[in-house]
Amino acid sequence: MATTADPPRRRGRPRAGEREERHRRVIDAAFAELVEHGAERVTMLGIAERAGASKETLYSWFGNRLGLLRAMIEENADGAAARVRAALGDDADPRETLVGFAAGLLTLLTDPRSVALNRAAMTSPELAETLLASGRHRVGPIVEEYLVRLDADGVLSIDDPAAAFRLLYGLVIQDTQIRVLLGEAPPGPVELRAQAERGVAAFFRLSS
Amino acid sequence: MATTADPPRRRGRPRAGEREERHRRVIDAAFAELVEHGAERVTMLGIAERAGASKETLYSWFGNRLGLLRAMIEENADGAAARVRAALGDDADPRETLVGFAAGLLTLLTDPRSVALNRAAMTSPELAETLLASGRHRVGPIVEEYLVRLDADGVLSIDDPAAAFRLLYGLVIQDTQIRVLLGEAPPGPVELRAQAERGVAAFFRLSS
DNA sequence: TGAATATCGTACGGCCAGGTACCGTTGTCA
DNA sequence: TGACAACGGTACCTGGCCGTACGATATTCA
Repeated sequence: MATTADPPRRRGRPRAGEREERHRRVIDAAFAELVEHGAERVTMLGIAERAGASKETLYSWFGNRLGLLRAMIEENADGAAARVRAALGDDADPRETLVGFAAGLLTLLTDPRSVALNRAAMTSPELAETLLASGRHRVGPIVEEYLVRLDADGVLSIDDPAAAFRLLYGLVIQDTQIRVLLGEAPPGPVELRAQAERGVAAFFRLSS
Repeated sequence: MATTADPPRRRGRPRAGEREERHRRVIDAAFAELVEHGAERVTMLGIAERAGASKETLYSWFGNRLGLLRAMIEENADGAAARVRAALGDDADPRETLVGFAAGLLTLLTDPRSVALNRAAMTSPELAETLLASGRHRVGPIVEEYLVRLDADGVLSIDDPAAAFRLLYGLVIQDTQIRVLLGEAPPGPVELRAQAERGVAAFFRLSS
């Protein structure tokens, strides 16, 4: 049931740099438990056993359950922000760039980890705040900045960058995120790509 | 703390027709608890006390916790479907009709009761299934049928009614539902109306 | 008026998870 | 090699809620 073959459970003082790896093992185990059982049924003991760690270690590292979940959110958000930045970084054809971003966004929002975290956040104001702060409120500005650049370059006509981002989101995501959050199967890669292309095409038609 | 002034807690055999009223009292109390405390912290005892009923009555009526939550979902869905049907029923100007529907949808999806129910459904596959079946899967066809009528009348050009509904949803709702689910304040009536009008306008531009 | 009925109130069992404490063990570093 | 640091394992306490049982009570109906 463990994610990888059981490594020997180590004890004693860790080697330098080993701590980060053990940290990651715990986070990974926590994600696995979260995706499998849902936030409500995730238990500290379950995570500890899956990670080959002890409960007390988890508490010493993360303080409490909320701290662990927060760490998971930030871990996830870091990756997401990096990917968004990368997708919008290259100076290829704007349309293609946006489609790539849109497909990435769809992938992200239907990814089991993100889905599980979003579900968890819905049941806890503290988690929701963390999720908004470290996720949405960080990714939004990156995209808006890119849209402003497209406006400056005359590619698109953007009045309100924030509104434009929300429009793009609506056109690309539609009700997909909600449906997946409610348990429907996420779109496959082909449908996902098509949805991204349709959304971006409509966005261009509306923003010219 | 009770929603209304405490009525005398009645006992004994109920008068004919009184049962429905008591039923509604319990459902209302359950909604109040759900909105206040969130699904995770809703307790059967809390609901019972708020409704001026006993726990055993709740269990005898709804079987268990899940049954009560399911009853709440269906109660909410009934009202929603009726409102959607009404909004799309009159044969006024299609654009105005759609704006009315869009505003109603926004209102519905940001209504505290719906929000709380959606949050609850995210933590329980059984509830999610009930929510999709009695809500989304019932409202969708009504709207699609209306869109088909607009296509037949030559008002719009609709190829795929289901896709058209999802597009309309995306244009009107954008990320509003997710944001509210995550705890942000819902848009006020003015912003809500504007959002509905913008969404429908874009929908017309894209579907002509 | 008497019987049946629906409900209240309360108490109880069972379960399970969060968080804490303690000790033994293992590895590292000087 | 010895002290020290970090961790695993276990046991424990606490609290809360679900679901059930049972007697008491009030109300309707015949």
